[in-house]
Amino acid sequence: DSQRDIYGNDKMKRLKRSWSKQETWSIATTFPYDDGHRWRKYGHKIIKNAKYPKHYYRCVFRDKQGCLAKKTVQQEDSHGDPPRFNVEYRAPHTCKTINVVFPSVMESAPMEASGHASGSSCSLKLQENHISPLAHAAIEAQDEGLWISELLGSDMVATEPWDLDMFLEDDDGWYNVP
DNA sequence: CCTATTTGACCCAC
DNA sequence: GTGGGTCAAATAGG
Repeated sequence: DSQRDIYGNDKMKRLKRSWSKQETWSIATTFPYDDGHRWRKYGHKIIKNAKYPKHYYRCVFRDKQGCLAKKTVQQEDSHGDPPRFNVEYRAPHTCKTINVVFPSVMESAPMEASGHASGSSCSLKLQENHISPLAHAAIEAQDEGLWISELLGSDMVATEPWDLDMFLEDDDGWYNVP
């Protein structure tokens, strides 16, 4: 009974709710780039009719700040020499780490993955993706005539002020702006 | 030791 | 029942 608390809860239904189109967006990369957020993997799944499994990530600060941002990464079936990854984001970050750590995109680019093909088209594509997920969401939202608070539509955004001391207590200072 | 990932079980919608 | 998304115990790594 007490253990069923986890699954019987309606909290689960909130997580399982279908996301509207405006809350999700997807991009394609030639390799899993660093978008400047801290992600924690929580699962992977073999997708039907797909050659490669789908990996599920969530924001590290879900417990501490209630940041509901998630992303999934899946390598596309049609891979030549440069393998393509489809990255799908859900819900912009509400944690305080937005735009703090800037993405060093090419830093961890494995040469072995793409062999010779880590050339101009690769970096060009990645520069497109240099934009942060939140900014990307905001742009799409403005296109629709909405704003982030309307996207989430709840009190999530209204209760933004997080306690900075609490935040620094757990993470010894990767929160630093140059 | 503590934190992050792996991994099978589990849940829900169809 | 199947397929896709999530949880949490075990495991790996600093």
